[in-house]
Amino acid sequence: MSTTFQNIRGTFDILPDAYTDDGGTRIASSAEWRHVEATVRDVLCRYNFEEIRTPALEPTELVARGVGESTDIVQKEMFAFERSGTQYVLRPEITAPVVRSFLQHHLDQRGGVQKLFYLGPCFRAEKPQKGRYRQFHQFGIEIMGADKPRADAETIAVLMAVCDALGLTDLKLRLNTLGTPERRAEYVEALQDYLAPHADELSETSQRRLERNPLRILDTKVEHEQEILRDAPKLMDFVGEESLAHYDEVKEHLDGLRIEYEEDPQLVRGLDYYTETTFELESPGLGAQSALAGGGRYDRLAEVLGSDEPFPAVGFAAGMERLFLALDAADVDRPGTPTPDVFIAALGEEAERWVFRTTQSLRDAGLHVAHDLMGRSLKAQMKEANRQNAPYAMIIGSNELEAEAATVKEMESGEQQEVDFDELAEYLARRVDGTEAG
RNA sequence: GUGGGUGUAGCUCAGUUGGUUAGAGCGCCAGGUUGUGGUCCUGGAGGUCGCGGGUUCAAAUCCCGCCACUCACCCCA
Repeated sequence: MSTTFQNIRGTFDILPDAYTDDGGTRIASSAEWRHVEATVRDVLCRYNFEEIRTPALEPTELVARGVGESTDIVQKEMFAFERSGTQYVLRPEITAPVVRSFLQHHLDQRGGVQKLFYLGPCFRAEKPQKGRYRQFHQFGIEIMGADKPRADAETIAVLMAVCDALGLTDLKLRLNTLGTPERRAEYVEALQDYLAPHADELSETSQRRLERNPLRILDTKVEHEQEILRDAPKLMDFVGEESLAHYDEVKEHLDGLRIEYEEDPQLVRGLDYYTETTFELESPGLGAQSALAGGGRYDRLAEVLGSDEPFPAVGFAAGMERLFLALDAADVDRPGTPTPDVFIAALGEEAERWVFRTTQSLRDAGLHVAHDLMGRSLKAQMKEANRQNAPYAMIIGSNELEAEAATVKEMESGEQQEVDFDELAEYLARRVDGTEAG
């Protein structure tokens, strides 16, 4: 259409106003993003989590090891490149980076359990579609150093609390346990043995997974594969007693908090690092991308990343874009762009200079002030004040300069009055406070 | 990687069996008001009709190719 540049495919601009992209998806305004981010931070802080910020760029090896060589993410979705002999990757998720940072900075030495949260962009080179982008935004938590089932339950509880604070209801929580890696390995072997005779009945991808990542076959949506799986060995039968006890206690805590969930033995998360408890939060009716968040326990990740000692850990990651989809579907009210308290219109060069200085001092006094920078007509400036939804407009011309009193107009009623220059800040502050009470 | 859909103004879209100068609404700018917004009236700016080729006296419209965007499968947040 035009010859100017366009944003990279699979990314999107967040503008002052919400808009609809070419696929009909509503892209929320920057004010809505700020509101959601603020709500997320607020709830997480109330649950006593502390923020951690790590770079978008990480060593490729960290992601390969942390997320797992067999995963789709590492196999085909990394934005990775080499520069001067160093292998870089734009992080596809933030758990491995957080654990890296935790180990690098010996955060365990701060004492006790570390409850961390993050919020930021991630990158995956997938084919974009509704609710799925190449640059997307995740927030999440990691509880480092706690192996008690209460940590699992708190992870889920804080996730639900964030959704609740945002106004999301009708969510579905699915829960499962994967047991220990050792027992899981036994199970994988049994599953392979069971499936091997059926290999030629399986789809191409499932055949490939049979070798590399057999657990993922459990997710299949192919009907005859599901039939084959019906008589397959069950993961639950391989999960050890300790794991089952842990799982039971997690459920007990959730019951105690009145958090509803649905057990789903088929729930196998796509990332290699999960052990024991796993869960996924869904917003039904969102279509293809209904998963808002996923998480679970990953007690072995620290060691996979080179730690000499184990750090039991549990956390979740949630997708901001998915959250917005759910908010749209639920028609939840969100704030609009902040509007100026007052628009100051100037008539003539002398007034412009006075307005420019006064704007500054009113802003110093804490007011949100707008003014004209184009030298436009009074009519145009009033129109601008109206467009910006300023509750008050102030008019400064030669009359006002001479009288040393401003004409202040209340936009809604259209009423005007004169206010002495030295009382302006106080007058406006008082009026604005009154209107903002609601 | 595999399928489907869509490309006309800033936005939403119309454009007849191909027909000469490509339109509407909204938005934007200006005037009606030599110092006053929202409503109303008038005017204006803004388009390589995604790109390239072909058919034709004539293409936004028909044909071919390409590109972009998008939805879905897979998988994930």
